[in-house]
Amino acid sequence: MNDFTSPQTFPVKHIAESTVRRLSLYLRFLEEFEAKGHETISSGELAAFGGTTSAQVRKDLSFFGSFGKRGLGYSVKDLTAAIREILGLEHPWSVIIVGAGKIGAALAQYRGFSSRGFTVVGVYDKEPARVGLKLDGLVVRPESELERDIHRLKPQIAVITVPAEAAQALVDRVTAAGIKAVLNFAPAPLTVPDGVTLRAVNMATELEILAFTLTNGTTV
Amino acid sequence: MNDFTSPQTFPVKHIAESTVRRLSLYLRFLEEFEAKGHETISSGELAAFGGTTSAQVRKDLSFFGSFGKRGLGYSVKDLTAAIREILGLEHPWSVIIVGAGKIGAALAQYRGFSSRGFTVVGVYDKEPARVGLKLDGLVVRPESELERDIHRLKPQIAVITVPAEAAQALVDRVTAAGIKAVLNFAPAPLTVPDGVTLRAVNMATELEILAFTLTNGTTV
DNA sequence: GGGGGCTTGTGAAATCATTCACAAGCTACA
DNA sequence: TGTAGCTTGTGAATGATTTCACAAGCCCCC
Ligand SMILES: NC(=O)c1ccc[n+]([C@@H]2O[C@H](COP(=O)([O-])OP(=O)(O)OC[C@H]3O[C@@H](n4cnc5c(N)ncnc54)[C@H](O)[C@@H]3O)[C@@H](O)[C@H]2O)c1
Ligand SMILES: NC(=O)c1ccc[n+]([C@@H]2O[C@H](COP(=O)([O-])OP(=O)(O)OC[C@H]3O[C@@H](n4cnc5c(N)ncnc54)[C@H](O)[C@@H]3O)[C@@H](O)[C@H]2O)c1
Repeated sequence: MNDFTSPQTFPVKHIAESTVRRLSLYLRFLEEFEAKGHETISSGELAAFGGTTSAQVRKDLSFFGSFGKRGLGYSVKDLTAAIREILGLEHPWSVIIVGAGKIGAALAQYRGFSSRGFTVVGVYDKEPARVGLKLDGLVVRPESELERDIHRLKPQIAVITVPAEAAQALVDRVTAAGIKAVLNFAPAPLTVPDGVTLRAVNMATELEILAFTLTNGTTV
Repeated sequence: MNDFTSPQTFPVKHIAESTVRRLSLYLRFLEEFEAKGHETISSGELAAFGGTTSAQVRKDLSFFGSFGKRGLGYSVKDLTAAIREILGLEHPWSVIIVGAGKIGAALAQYRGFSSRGFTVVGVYDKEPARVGLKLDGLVVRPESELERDIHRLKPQIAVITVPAEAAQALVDRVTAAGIKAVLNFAPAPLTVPDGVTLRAVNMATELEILAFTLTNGTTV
C-alpha cells in the first residue's frame, strides 16, 4: 500500500487508454457528488454511474495508489483531488484552435473546456472574412500569426478543425512551433513527429458504429 | 473460405468495437484509393494508412468472410462495397438532431455525414428564438413536434446536443417514440431502454487523455 | 475490547484482442 | 506445365484487460 501524502508524480508503467478514459468519467461523477454534498462514495456507487463494475473502479485506481478506506469507501474530496492530479489537471492547459469554421467556433465557445482547466488562448483562420470575428471574448486571428503566437503564449495543445486537405500542413506547422499534443477533428489520417501526442475524434465513425449495431443486431 | 456472392447479412458472433472502428477507417482509405484510380490494395498498404498492421487488417476482415485474392490483394471496388455492407451503409439512415445550439447547428450542417449516407431529417430546439432558423436547407423545428415527426419520418438515429440537464428527458422521449440509436454529446451519463444503442462523444475526456499523456510522459 | 458488517486493494483466473507464422492460392512468365 | 514471387486467411501464441474472489482493514455498536 502506497502512502500518497505529498504532491508528486505517480509511478507509471503503462496505463491503458480505457483506464484513463474511465478516470475522466469518475471525475465527472465525483464532481456531481461533491456538489450534492456527499462526503464519501464507494467503488460500487461510482461504478453504477459509469456503467462499469466496482472491481474495475478499484483496479483502475490501484494503478496509481490507494485512495480509499476499507469499510468506508473514498472521500469524495480526496479522490477528486487525486484523480485531477493523476490526469494532470492540477494546473491549467493552454489550447489553440486552428480553423474558426462551424465546429471550431463551437469548440472555442464551449464552456465545458474552460470549466475543466483548458483555456483557449487563440483561434485561427485563413479567411479574411473570419479573421476579427469575436467568439465569446476571443478574437479570431490570422493563421499567419500561428508561429509567433505559439512562441509567445506557449500553448501545449492544438485542436485541428480545418478541412481534411489542410490538416496535415497545419499540424506540421504547429508541431514545428512547439505544440506537444494535437486533437484532430478532420477526417484525415495525420502524422506527427516523435514526442507529440495525437488523438482523433471522428464523428462519422461514431455514426457508422451505430449503423453497424443497428444492422447486425448484436451489441458490438 | 466463404462465398459472398449475394447481398446478405453477415454471420456475426461478437465483433469488437475496435474492429468496427477500424473498418470505418479502412473504408475512408479505400474511397481515397478508389478516387485515385487504384484497382487493388494489399492488407499492408491499408494498414500503413491506418497505423495498424497487415495481420490486423486481415483478421478484421476475416470475421466477416474472405474478400481478397491471394498473391494479389483486394479489389478496391469490391472491398469498398463489402465494408459498406458490413457496416450497414448500403441504405441511408435518417438522423434527427435534438438541440440546435452551437454544436447541434455545426453537426446539422456537416457534410461529412450526408456524404456517408446519414441524412439529417430534423433539427429541434425549445427556444422560440431558434425555431425557424435555417441551417443549410433544414429549418429548426419546435421540440414539441419531436414525437409527431419521429412517427412520421421514422428516423433511426438521434443525436443529442442539448445541455446535460435536459439530455435524459429528451432521450426518454425519443426512444419512447421509436428511436433505436442515440449519439450523445452532452456530458451526462444516460440510460436507454433495452434494445436501444447508446454511444457518447465526450470532448472534454479527449482533452483530458491528452493532458494525462503530457503529464505522465508515457504513451497511454 | 471484541464481533459484525462493510468496503478496499490485489494477486490469480478468465476473457478478450492482437500478433505471429505459415500453408494455401493466385499471377506471371518461361 | 512448372516454378518463383507475392499475398491472403487463419489457427496458435502472445499480450492486454477485465473479472473474480478473498484477506486485510475500518467503523460502529454492544
Ligand atoms: N461541422 C461539423 O459538425 C464537423 C464534425 C466533425 C468533423 N468536422 C471536421 O472539422 C473540420 C471543419 O469542419 P467545419 O464544418 O467547421 O468546416 P468549415 O468550412 O465551417 O470550417 C473550416 C474552417 O477552416 C478554415 N481554414 C481552411 N484552411 C485553413 C488554413 N490553412 N488555416 C486556417 N484556417 C483554415 C476555413 O476558412 C474555415 O473557416 C473539417 O475537417 C470537418 O470534416 C466537422
Ligand atoms: N459547443 C461545443 O463545442 C460542445 C462540445 C462538446 C459537447 N457539447 C455539449 O453539447 C451540448 C450543447 O452544447 P452547445 O455548446 O451547443 O450549447 P448551446 O447552449 O449552444 O445549445 C444547446 C441548445 O439546446 C437547446 N435546448 C435546451 N433544452 C432543450 C429541450 N428540452 N429541447 C430542445 N432543445 C433544448 C437550447 O435552446 C440550445 O439552443 C451540451 O451538453 C454541451 O456540453 C458542446
